[in-house]
Amino acid sequence: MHSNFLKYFDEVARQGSIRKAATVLNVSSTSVNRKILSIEKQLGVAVFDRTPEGVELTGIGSILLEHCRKTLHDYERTRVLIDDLRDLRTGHLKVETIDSVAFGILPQALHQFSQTFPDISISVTTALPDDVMKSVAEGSTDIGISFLLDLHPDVRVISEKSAPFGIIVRSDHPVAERNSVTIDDIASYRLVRTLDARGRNSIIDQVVSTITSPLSTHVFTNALIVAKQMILDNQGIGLYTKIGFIDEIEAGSLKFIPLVQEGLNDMRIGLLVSATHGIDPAKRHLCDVIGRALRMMRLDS
Amino acid sequence: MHSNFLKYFDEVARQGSIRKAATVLNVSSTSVNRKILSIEKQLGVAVFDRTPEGVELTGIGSILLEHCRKTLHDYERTRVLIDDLRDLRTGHLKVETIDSVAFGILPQALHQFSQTFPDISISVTTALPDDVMKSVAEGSTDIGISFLLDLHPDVRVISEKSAPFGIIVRSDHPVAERNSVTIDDIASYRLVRTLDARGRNSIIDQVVSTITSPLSTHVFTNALIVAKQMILDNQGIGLYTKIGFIDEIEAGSLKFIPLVQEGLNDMRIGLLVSATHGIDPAKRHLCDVIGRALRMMRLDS
DNA sequence: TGGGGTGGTGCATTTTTTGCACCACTGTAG
DNA sequence: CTACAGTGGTGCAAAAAATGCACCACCCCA
Repeated sequence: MHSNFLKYFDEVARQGSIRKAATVLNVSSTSVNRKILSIEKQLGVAVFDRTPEGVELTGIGSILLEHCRKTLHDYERTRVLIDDLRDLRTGHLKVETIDSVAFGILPQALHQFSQTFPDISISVTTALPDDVMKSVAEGSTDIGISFLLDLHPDVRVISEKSAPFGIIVRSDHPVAERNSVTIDDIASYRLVRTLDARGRNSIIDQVVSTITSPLSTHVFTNALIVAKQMILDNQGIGLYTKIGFIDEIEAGSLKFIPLVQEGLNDMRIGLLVSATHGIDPAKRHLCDVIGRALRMMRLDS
Repeated sequence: MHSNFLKYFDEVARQGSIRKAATVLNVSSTSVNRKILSIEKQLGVAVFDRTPEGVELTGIGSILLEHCRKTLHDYERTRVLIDDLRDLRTGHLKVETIDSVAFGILPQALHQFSQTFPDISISVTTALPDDVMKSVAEGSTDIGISFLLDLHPDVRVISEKSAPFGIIVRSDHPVAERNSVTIDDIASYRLVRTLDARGRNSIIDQVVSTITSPLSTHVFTNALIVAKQMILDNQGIGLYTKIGFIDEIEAGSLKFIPLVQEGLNDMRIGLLVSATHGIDPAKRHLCDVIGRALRMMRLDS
């Protein structure tokens, strides 16, 4: 697959001698020597200084070596991944997430994943932040996506992303043109909020217990998709992170305005796995894919 | 240098057809086809699904493709760097820095640089943050390292690093065991401070103009190395970022305790170049090397 | 049903790689 | 001063790999 020059070059640099390297590599020194000469001719510059005792890297040589080692190393990793995939291609993964993430980002990530592991089925359920944390901790869920509030000791955070809260409003709303708002600024507007089925408080109340102004809530719902419709219908404004509304914001129908409020603007979303259970290749890859999708987003403005 | 499989594979994936790719690559389809078959045999798994219209990547194929593209891209970059180096290998670079950076991190970075550009001489001078900024702006210095206080419009920040201020004390000092301190906590201890030769105020006074408690200074010096000796001699405690004391802290003779003080714990150190002057390969590389060394450091605890 | 598209293959040719034997050079031990 | 054991570099011939032509089997679509 890769030219054997990579290995040759690496070994010569390691040994400081063409002949010694050739011995280690089980080939004739002629072959190694000529490969190096050929590359030097190709580059138009020496990669080794010749000394009576052998060879030593030039400055340019070490740059090239860095590239070669990086390539070899990356190939090694890729190769292992492929080998694992070849053998291990069936199974099932459970993902539990806060509902906002289930829109936009997750479908895209799952699509990418299922191209690599077409025979691994995936289940996605939405839950409240604490419940996500709990089911990951007890091992009933493979991968969790949740706010990083109270970290459970049995949970490991694979990757995290800052996701400040802000106001979600229609583009023609009076506050849509502002760069930031405070809780006080929005006190006069009606709020659309999501609560879970059992009617417990939302994450916002957990963080901001003593709110300056009482917020008047107009619509309660247990599904983000309903909240979204309500906001689009001008039934009120939302108090969320940007992540569940990416599509509408990009399309221009909704706007996100950062909120200046201690505790809500340094919120973080994390990718969670059990600290006590192992990570097989498929799980690893799903984490990679979701993590990458998370990192790609701009959630702060 | 690299096997042509990389290009073949990349192009076939791009075109979705072996024959089309072969045309683009100016080789026979036989050759391309056989290379791919050979790799698939080597990996023991298909990288393309064959359809009546051509080929399309399998999951494993896209993983391999990612590796190949990464390799090709990195090679391209390496190649450009080498070509530049071959031609342009003499010259001089001026570096101006705040004194704390001149210890530990800079020597190491310069050593690495001079291995790549052995014939480029470097001068390093230390100066106050504002002076560094000024000489970079007016072009008399190629690369500056300084606190990011008042950004000059002609200065470009190549990379930056959070460097909060804290207390530097001997390991056996009373406050050495604390996790953090406030200005008030240290008001009773004598301070060792650095001032420039002309006796102007240090950076600390610029930021914290209204200090809660007047700090009693015991030793003034214009060289950080003197301050370091004074602290080691128990003549007082220091108020600095961690960066100039890395060696002693790792050796255990000094300790760094973060300071809780608005304006001083969100200080940032930046790598500065002129926004109006060009960046040649050597300068680029020196920036890379210093920037990498900067990022490697843990300055917050 | 035929024509144009696809990937795959047997065979001959060309190109590249490899290894042996040998050269030129250097530092060192006798 | 010489002999020797290292080093990298090279001419030549054998071995191996890559390439291209001509052709096959297959599929889709007019």
